Amino acid sequence: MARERREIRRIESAAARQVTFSKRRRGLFKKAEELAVLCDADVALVVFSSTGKLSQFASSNMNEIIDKYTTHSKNLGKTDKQPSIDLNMRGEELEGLSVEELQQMEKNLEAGLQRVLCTKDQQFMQEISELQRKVALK
Amino acid sequence: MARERREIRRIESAAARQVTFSKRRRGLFKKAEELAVLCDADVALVVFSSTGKLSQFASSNMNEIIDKYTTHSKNLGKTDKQPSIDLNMRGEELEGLSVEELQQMEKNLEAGLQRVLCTKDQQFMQEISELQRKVALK
DNA sequence: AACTATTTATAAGA
DNA sequence: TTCTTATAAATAGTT
Repeated sequence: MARERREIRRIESAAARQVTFSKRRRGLFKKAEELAVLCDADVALVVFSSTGKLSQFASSNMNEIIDKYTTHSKNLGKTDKQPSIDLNMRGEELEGLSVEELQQMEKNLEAGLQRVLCTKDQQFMQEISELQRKVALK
Repeated sequence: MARERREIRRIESAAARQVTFSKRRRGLFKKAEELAVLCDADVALVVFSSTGKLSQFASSNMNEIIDKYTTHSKNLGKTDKQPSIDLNMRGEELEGLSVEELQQMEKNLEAGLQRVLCTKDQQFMQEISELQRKVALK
């Protein structure tokens, strides 16, 4: 995309390949971050150069995104244990909502997450108490 | 990059965000594939839209790349057992930092929180296992 | 989805 | 690797 158009196939010269890699990698990572920011998307990008060097970008936490990806590609459409909020809602259904409604929804979701974390901890601790009581009775 | 320059921050209008997402996602995936082909690189790209829809590209096998990434970053992450950020820092001390430094710090903190939550769960579960073993010996 | 004025990315050269 | 610059490609706003 410059002085001349370049055909998209493997660059044979190792030196030229390295130069193009540096330039295009930079561009790709910039675009990845821009997409994440502009469109509020979660983006993960992993690149190994032909010499094996790793570069990475993640808009949030790389491991979280990988987990999300793994889960997502396993579950191609199963809904067990319905949460009280319908997480199956799709973008098209959100688009008619006002900013206020979306903010309220965001608050509800955050509150929901907080309840999940609290409840999980409480259940862990309750289970531990119960077990400790049993051990004490030995 | 068009009629007007667009600032790189979250697009508020959901409709406009969706349009830009479609256009830029396409461009990003194209660039990812071009980098892989031209430079013989191994590239994995995972994108979740703000509505949760998954798109992916992998120049070879996605799971292989993820494995390769995981192995690679484990080896690099050995210094990560100590929290790398001084959590005693105060607001006044943050004021001299650039936006880039603050964004990196935000990412580090989010990653740190994730590690704390994971580790906490693991410890809870380990404690429960231990207690269950003791109870079984009664 | 298509158009087009602009901005951005980048190939080649230094 | 970095800078320069001519040109190709991407894309923001419009239709």
